Amino acid sequence: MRKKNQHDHTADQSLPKLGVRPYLDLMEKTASSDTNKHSAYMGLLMVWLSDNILDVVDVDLAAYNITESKFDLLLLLTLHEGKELITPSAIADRLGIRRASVTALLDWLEKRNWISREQSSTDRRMVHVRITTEGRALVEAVLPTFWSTCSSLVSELEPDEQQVFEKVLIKLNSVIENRLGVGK
Amino acid sequence: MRKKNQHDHTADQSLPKLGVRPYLDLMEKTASSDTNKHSAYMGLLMVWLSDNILDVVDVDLAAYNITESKFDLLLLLTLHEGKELITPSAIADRLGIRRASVTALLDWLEKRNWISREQSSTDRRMVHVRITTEGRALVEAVLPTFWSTCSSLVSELEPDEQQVFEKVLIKLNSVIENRLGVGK
DNA sequence: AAAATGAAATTAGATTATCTAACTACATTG
DNA sequence: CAATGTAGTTAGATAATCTAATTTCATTTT
Repeated sequence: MRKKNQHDHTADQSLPKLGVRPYLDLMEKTASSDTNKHSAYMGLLMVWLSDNILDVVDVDLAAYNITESKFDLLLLLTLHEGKELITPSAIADRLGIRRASVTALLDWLEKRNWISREQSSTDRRMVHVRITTEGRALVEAVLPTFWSTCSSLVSELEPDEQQVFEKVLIKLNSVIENRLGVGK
Repeated sequence: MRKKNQHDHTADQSLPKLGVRPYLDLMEKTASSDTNKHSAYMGLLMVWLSDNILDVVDVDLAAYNITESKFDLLLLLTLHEGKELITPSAIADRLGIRRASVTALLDWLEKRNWISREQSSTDRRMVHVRITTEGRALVEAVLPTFWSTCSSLVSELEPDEQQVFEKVLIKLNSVIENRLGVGK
């Protein structure tokens, strides 16, 4: 998990903030000659930003005692609700994790009564997973904050920046999803 | 940890890819009225992208049997090398985790001979942490790939997109670092 | 200077999110 | 109907975190 809870009453001595410079110097010395340094720099910024963004989301969800993976799963159930039979295998597939990991997530969610499992009557190996009324209530409680957090992430951008940024996000997402072989 | 190793020989039945639409519909119904929906949509894309970006980095580093957190720590040691006395407390502070967590990371790295600990002679409560020759060799082996991966993240963008994107990244990073109270 | 306070690191024990391998129950197929 | 394969779970592991307690020093206060 990526949890960062901050601050003991610590540390007299502390390390100065480095900023980006030393990373660039290091890159100068260690990047292969066929790597575009300016792109690499932007990539580095993106990695840092990604880390921070997920932290913000975690902090946000923590207030509801749920983590991103689990919330993701509830959202998935919400969105497929009524349309298709949702099994642990299908969930594993979609989330890109193993069935055993899904079992663990479901155990946790079921203990809190946010999902239910029911054996399929047509194929008794399979389990039908559903979000419960309580689960739905949780999702509905979380979503307004979640959307507002999402929105706050980009709210500082100027309209013209937003415009380009949207195109960029869509492009990068599609490139990277192909690369990883995933997709929401 | 965010590890996603993909694919059992699984799942006959599978869930259709949803794409962005159902999320937007849900947002319509569940976002607070003072949330800018278009920004929220972009924020959502950013969260997805962040997830994927960290996965790419993980996959990359996995080849060297090291994870992002641990590599981060080695990088930190590399960049402060010789300049300041690096203690577990200072590391905890910088990484935004507890001292106890740092102890665990250091134990792991020390076992592999990538860092060393030495008691400070001036204040015997403190420990001086240093990257070893082997540690440095590892970092040097990883970095070329790492930079090239960073670069590959944005390489599909057009020059004009890159230009705006860079400004955006810098802005977002600074906004979010203020918000979280962190910084590299 | 002895006692109290506080800081640095570690230890112990917990939780979350993963994994692999093995197992059980069932279904399909040859 | 025996063999093979699939769905889900269990068991046991690792990683990254946490809190609380403990140890060892250093500093401050009386």
